[in-house]
Amino acid sequence: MLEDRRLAVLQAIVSDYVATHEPVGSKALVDRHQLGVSPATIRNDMAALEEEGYITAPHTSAGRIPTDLGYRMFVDQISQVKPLSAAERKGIDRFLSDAVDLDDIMARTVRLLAQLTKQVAVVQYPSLSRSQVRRIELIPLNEHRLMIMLIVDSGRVEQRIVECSVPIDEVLLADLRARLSVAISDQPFSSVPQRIEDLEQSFNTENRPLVRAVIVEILETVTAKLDERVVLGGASNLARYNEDFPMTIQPVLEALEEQVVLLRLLGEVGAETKLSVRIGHENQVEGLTSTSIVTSPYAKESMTVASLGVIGPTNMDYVNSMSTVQAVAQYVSRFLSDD
Amino acid sequence: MLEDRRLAVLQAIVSDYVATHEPVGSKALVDRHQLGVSPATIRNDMAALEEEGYITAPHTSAGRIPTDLGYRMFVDQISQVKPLSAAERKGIDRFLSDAVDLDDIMARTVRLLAQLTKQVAVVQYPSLSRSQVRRIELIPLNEHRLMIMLIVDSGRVEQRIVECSVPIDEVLLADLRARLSVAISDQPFSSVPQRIEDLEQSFNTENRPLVRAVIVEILETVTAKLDERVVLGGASNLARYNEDFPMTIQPVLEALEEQVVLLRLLGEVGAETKLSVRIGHENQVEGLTSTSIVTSPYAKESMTVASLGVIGPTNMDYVNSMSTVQAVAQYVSRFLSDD
DNA sequence: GACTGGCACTCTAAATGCCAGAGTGCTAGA
DNA sequence: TCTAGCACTCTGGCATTTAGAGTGCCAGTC
Repeated sequence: MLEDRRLAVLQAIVSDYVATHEPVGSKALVDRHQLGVSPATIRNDMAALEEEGYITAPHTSAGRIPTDLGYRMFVDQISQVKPLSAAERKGIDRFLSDAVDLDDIMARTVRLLAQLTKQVAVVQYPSLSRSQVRRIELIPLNEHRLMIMLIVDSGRVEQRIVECSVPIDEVLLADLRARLSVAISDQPFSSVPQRIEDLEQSFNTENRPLVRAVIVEILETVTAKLDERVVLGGASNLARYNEDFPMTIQPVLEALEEQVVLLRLLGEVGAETKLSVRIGHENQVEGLTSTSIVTSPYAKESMTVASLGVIGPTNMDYVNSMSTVQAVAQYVSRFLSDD
Repeated sequence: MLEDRRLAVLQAIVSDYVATHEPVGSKALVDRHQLGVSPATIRNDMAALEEEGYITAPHTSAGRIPTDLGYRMFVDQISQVKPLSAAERKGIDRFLSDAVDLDDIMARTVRLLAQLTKQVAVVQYPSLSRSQVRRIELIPLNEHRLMIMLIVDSGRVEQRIVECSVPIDEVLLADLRARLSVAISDQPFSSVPQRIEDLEQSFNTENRPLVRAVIVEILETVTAKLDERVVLGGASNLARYNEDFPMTIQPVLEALEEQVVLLRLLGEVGAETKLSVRIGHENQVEGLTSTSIVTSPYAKESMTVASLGVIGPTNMDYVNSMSTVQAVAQYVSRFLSDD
């Protein structure tokens, strides 16, 4: 009973603080919520909650604000995320269905997330490491230059250019393409290295330089983690929170410009299959310790291929962010799979 | 003589203000510059300059700050941009030469600009409208789906996917590809529409739906201005100027997120062949009236293909920004042309 | 006629002191 | 176990003061 009320108090504090962004006091709490007890009682509960580390007081005579731990408790309590309204779902659907290609889907998704959550949105391109090669093309651009094109099942297209000193022989090229195609078509990226490593041997010595060059480029493309792409949107929403957040937004912006950092944020959660929330110090990335990150993986044909999510201040509206991220992830998954 | 000194005073004011970001007074001016006259004299000049609209006083007892007009005069006076140091040039060279493909060049360029100028950088992808088609490929992905791939001389690759109700016939496809190739290879984008509009007629009625679908997609790709791409970087530099710039950075961030706006900024200057500076209200884009924009076109093989530049507060370091933008544009041009 | 030194004047930014209000912790009582 | 009341603390806002920076103008000098 007592435990129950304490929890209710914590939830009330979090939701009030998230709404107003101002420390919330015992009186305001009983006014706005039906707790059925007096402010004084609440104060006792608050003292206990503070003792346990769920809330803290900026100074003696201010209200309380939740700590990272408090937020954590709050989100853990949200067992079931509230579903979006029909109108919202329809909006998402309409917005995404106009997309013409993968780039467009990604761009639209990030805008959508940013708009709906009024937060910074991040969307990772379908990961190559979890994709399959659908097709490979070798396109001669001129006598000494060749474009390798890997078409990936997720819709991504990776290109690389190879220079070669000797003029390119069309017949050789066709042969090489055919063998590469047999070797790696419809195979997962992760298996590509073994599948092509010995290919060079089956060609004449004179042709090997070209073959080797092509293979090297393919290997690079396949293994380069760097190539994992991320799109970012809604950075202006950071400025919106400037008032309550006198803390500099510069480190946050800086962190967000580092692809590597973003990938880590999205990637760490990759293994998990569910909506994930990391709060304040829970994520160790420098510069983002006072932000929270809500992410969800999305899938193509039931295979998780990458993640998307939003980043905002720890006092964000978790309920809305979580439900939106989840819904958008579902819609993107559906779109990729239909497609 | 008198005119000469006034100009010197204006230049001194601008450069001091750019350095300190604080209103500059007559005394500080004679201290920091060898003007050879007393503060009182400077005061007279300043009064005249204010009368003419080049500078203004925030309030009675502050120093003066340049107006947009003052900056304009200052910039126009810089006939010759100062060349970068050897170390800087080498840095640019090294940084760009590691690029593996066009995407990479663009990404590196934007980072470079942002780093060197400590400002927000914008780089436009080589414009399709000024490019030539180098090659076209039609790649069947499965029975009912076809990928069109336009390889552009600038290194860009545009892809579109076409769905078709009837199974795709390989022979037809090869034929179509061959004819398309003849029609548009090595032709400028702008001429593509006329060149393929009648192509449909030369096919059997039964095959026309597919042919038409392909042609429609190509036309869309070629004409869609939307497809002009822009990359942005260094947004965190905006926050750096937050102090002197208590004005909200939100509208600026918002404007910068609109591709259309960015394209307009870069595009308007497209016709010009030189370094361009637009100051404060000179650019009419809402939200950017207190920022200045330094842009330069860059070229591939002496053909202007797109623009790049930086955006910052009107009190930016024009000398540095201008020389950096110019140098980077030159290097990018060289890289694209060598390549 | 152009420049300079001096002086009175104006305005801001920072420092100070003060007060009201919000919120707490604690204690005694229901 | 909850509540009411009270003394206490701290912040934020407001008015006041003050130092300093900078100006405009005028009379005098080269």
